[in-house]
Amino acid sequence: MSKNVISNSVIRRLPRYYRFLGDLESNGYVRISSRELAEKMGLTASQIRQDFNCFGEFGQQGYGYNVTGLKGEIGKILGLDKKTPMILLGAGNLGRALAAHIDFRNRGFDLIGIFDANHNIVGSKIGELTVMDVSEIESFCTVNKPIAAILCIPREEAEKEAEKLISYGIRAFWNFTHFDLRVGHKDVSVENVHLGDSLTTLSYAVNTAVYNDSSEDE
Amino acid sequence: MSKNVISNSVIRRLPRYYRFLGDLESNGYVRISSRELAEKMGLTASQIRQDFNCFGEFGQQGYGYNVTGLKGEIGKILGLDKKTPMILLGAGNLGRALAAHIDFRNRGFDLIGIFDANHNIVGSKIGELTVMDVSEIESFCTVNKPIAAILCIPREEAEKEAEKLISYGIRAFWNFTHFDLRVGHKDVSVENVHLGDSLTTLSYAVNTAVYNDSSEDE
DNA sequence: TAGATTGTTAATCGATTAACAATC
DNA sequence: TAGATTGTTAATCGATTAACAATC
Repeated sequence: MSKNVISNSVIRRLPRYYRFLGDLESNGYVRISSRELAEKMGLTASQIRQDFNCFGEFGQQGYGYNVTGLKGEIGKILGLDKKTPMILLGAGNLGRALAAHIDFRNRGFDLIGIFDANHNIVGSKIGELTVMDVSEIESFCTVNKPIAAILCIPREEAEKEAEKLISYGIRAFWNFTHFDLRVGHKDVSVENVHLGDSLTTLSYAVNTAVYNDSSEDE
Repeated sequence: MSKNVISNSVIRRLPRYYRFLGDLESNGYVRISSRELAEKMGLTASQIRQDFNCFGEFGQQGYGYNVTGLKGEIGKILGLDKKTPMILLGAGNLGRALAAHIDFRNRGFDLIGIFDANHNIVGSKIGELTVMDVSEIESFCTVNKPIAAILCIPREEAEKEAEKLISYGIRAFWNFTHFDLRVGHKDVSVENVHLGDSLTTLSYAVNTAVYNDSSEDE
């Protein structure tokens, strides 16, 4: 299976496919055609078939796609059958909300440790986890070997902290700092989330749009 | 000023320009060339000049761009000189985190009301605001005329609630529901944020990447 | 078999990059 | 004036859409 390099545009659509296929599944759909899925998602059937064909042949002529089967294939492509161990740095408002709100295990991760520098927070419980002091990170990583980290720490500390974490073995960052994290290391992945930028885009839309495009996000 | 329709790709880059220009300003930069800015942002100078020229001529040949001036222009384009009144629905973990964490006034909004259905939460304080009961939304809107709403409510309620809010005058949604909100109304803007999709993308990267692209998000 | 729908190739469209004359 | 850098046009690249033969 799989053509060599998958474009970013395709990759960004995969989680959305996965989400829609899960919904279809819960609604009792057994099969779906690219045309029908396109309608539901606001895409074209061509695009959907092109996207899937980056990875293999998941459909059947004259029939379409098996919903559960396709969902499984896309899940595998996304690595959702793995549970990459992940830690959270920064248990402030946002960090706590993410820890409580995100379904890590269905996104390919397992949250195994939470750290904060604030002594008022250290020791408190978030779900099943107890917040640890930042000074414990290194030994924790040595023992538990987390591969991914969520950064919910102040902007100023982000870059320095990221470098440290890389030296402890972290290979993926989900970065909520107001800072575009760019790591030199070729084998380290970064997903920068800029909630502020997202809201700013909405400001543009609300101040401009008379005709708002009904199309999907980016 | 301004060519007719601005492409989505350009619009999504504007908040990032604004952010970088703010940083440059705080670091004492007075002028910057497209080449230098491109280097800092990981773009090409051509693209930057093309982007800006969608809106007008902000630079000066042989000199470059005045940092403060350019930041001001982009801020105006983004509507950051306005303070669109905004309400928040759902004061759970995520809602509270956003209320506390986001600098609304520097993003073109003003958070003026928070609502929840949970009686244990209603009446509690978040920053300067007291959480109100959802039943009060309509009268609140009649009096205070908010234009935008953040949705941090359960997925099932999102679509129904959005329709109601539109009838109360809401024209923009920042949607954190696990649901692609699509409203029929042409003059209503929606910014769907899917934190789960973002994390899923990181799962793909971490399970695939040996060579991770050092390029910027999307 | 006939109808449906895929996988895939070719055509189109849009976005990015390169180049350069204009001009500060 | 000479050097720098813009604004803008032209060239390239990539992504989306259309079309259709293959086949279930």
